[in-house]
Amino acid sequence: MPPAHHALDPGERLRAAGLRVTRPRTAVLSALAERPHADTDAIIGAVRDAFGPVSHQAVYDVLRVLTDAGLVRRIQPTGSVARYELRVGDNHHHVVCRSCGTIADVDCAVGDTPCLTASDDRGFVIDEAEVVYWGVCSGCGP
Amino acid sequence: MPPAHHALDPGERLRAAGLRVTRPRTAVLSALAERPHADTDAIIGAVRDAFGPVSHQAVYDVLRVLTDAGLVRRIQPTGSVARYELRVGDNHHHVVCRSCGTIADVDCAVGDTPCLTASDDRGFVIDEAEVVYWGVCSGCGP
DNA sequence: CGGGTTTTCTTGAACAAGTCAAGAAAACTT
DNA sequence: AAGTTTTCTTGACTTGTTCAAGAAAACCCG
Repeated sequence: MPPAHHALDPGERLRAAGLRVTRPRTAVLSALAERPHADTDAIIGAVRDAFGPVSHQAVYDVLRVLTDAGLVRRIQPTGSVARYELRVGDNHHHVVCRSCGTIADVDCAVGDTPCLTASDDRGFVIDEAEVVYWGVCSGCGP
Repeated sequence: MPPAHHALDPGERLRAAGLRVTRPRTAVLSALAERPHADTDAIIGAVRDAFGPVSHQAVYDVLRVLTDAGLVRRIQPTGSVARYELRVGDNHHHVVCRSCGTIADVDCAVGDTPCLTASDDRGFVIDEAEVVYWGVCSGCGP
């Protein structure tokens, strides 16, 4: 039985997507595996810890390439800088804490994309419904 | 019969919210009445056209004060700069065109806040569900 | 209506996230 | 192994937004 897609190591994943395998790319994928919802700065730090000096520009480039290839997803709740995660294609959503900014995943109750139908599509052809739940996490609340 | 709340002129609205009435503030409210979803730059331009020279800082300050007072709502779809609108408290959502960035309002099909319940709240106390529909508008599509 | 207090606006500098550009280095191709 | 393509480094730059200090305007109260 072949490994599930999410169990592929970074190198295999890159090859499967038709991308070259480079250390910065594998390092970014590994960093994201350990830190879902990490922002660019945290990713740069993690990559440097694991791998040595890398320019911030290389990480920005890698993140764009991986995002365009569909290997990572970029999210950006209002008021936050860009964050990245490995969970792609499963149509899940996020809860964000208004107090500390922590982000957690929530599965989509519906399951397919787009998971919601607008009451009036205003003439748009809609392909995705992005949902962000805002609230206060258990660590910040009473 | 008293005028509906949304029919109040900018000065009355400011006073009703306990805020001082100043020309930059009324000018920002008027600009937003004509241009829903305007970004800061467009608002600065509109205010200057209607009223004369105003510093960008004054507009940023006004927008923050009005947002904190609940007179305007700030939205920021991923990839866009901050945008503002006068429709507040009616729990509506937005459709955004991936091609030209145009934003349109869509009423919430459910009506109350939060309009969606997360499948698993992850221990958060959720007070709002923000929905952004992504697609292509009729002007950009086929 | 006028002095005093508070709040707002102007000016100008600063900041952070992200992007651009050109050359050096590494990866793939044949 | 040479050549071609893609990626990485370096460093400057842009954009949206915020900070700080003083000048000006709005409000309060007698």
